[in-house]
Amino acid sequence: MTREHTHTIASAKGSPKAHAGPGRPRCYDEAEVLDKALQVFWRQGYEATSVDDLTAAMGLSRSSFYSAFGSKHGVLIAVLKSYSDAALQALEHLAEGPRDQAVKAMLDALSDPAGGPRGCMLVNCITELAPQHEEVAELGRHHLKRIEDLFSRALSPDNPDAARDKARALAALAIGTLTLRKSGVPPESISTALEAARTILAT
Amino acid sequence: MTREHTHTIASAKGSPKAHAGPGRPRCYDEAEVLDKALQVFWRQGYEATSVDDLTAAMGLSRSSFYSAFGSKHGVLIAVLKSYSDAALQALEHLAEGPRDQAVKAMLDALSDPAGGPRGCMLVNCITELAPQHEEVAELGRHHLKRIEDLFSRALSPDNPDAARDKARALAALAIGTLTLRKSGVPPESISTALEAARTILAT
DNA sequence: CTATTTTTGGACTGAATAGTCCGTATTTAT
DNA sequence: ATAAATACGGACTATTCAGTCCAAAAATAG
Repeated sequence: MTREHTHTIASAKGSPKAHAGPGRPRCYDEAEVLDKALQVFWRQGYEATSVDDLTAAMGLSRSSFYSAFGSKHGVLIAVLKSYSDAALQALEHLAEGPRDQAVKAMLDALSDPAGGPRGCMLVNCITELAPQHEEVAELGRHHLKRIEDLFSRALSPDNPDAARDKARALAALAIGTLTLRKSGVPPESISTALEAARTILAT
Repeated sequence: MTREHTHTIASAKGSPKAHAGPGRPRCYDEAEVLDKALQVFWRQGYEATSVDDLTAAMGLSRSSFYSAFGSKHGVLIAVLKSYSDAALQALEHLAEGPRDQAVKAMLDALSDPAGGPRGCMLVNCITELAPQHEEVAELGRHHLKRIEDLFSRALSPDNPDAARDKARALAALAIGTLTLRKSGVPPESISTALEAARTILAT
């Protein structure tokens, strides 16, 4: 038994910012390098991205990379968590407005995400990885449930359960538009269709 | 100039069954091995599948594989074309029934495809590859357009263009359910939501 | 300053990758 | 039978892959 996986332990115990004792502090910003990693995964997908791609984009050496995230899979999970948090927070903000506007704003945000033609990072990863990586599936499930809840409450604030089916359909609708977009359907065609469906569905 | 890419030329000229002159005939069925390749790609995704995985599943030696399909990308395209043809043909058949039933049957078939939790092979490939592989994007665009047309004509047989937006929304809806399914949402939750949306959308 | 702890660069490893090549077997045409 | 053409098995190559390791640098605590 030499030394095995010391880094995974280090990165596993929550916030790596907990730093009191002696030792050299890391010379990079965690959120910043995670965003760089996100961009690469988002553009190329998980399997098509090599650790070299990641370290180059993040500006980290291999040892820093493995020390902080443990594995390629580890950095993906970290990226997905931060991405999901940010996306849900933005959606929650949009959901606060008056009913119709809230639904419209949420649909627009979901169907035309910050990633542009790259779609939604989480949906991409669900499609590519969920059947084989339970952790990704779990993250995706939670993310989608939250979106569904937001739609439910926007549609029917006093009795969200009554709008469950419609909310789920709206979520599916928005997610489906991402595939249209990726295959090259022009964005304006998508928004008119989305708007038509919304006026019918969000009664 | 030694010998370069003789195989791609061979496979490029349409049906490789055109075989008149001398020479040993291939000892495998093309449709059969393509289906084996489909299963592997469908389960694992494109990048996660190695040529060894493919040849093992297809029962071909490396040289037969490259002689027939030219590259990993080549066999993917062949698989996608045959998959798209078969799926569209099945959908066309479903679209022939009376309006409401046709829409319902098509939605059900799209949202619960033969692949089960693996979703739709074409949608998977669009998500994973379309932004980087124009040929896959083109195939996906065509496939989705055909689906949209089928919905349009089912909704409004005499003036399909009038139902364009609704048709596109229905297609997006069905495709979106695949992501829900992949992340683990139970199928019955999906079908009730789909049914609710259909009764509202397919007036 | 000294001791201690941590980060960092970069070399290294063994396995896996996509694709090539060649000798041989197998079939058809003459 | 013989020649021409194709399919096949499997070894081979050069590259890339994810992950490991170590020595040196850097920063803090006392």
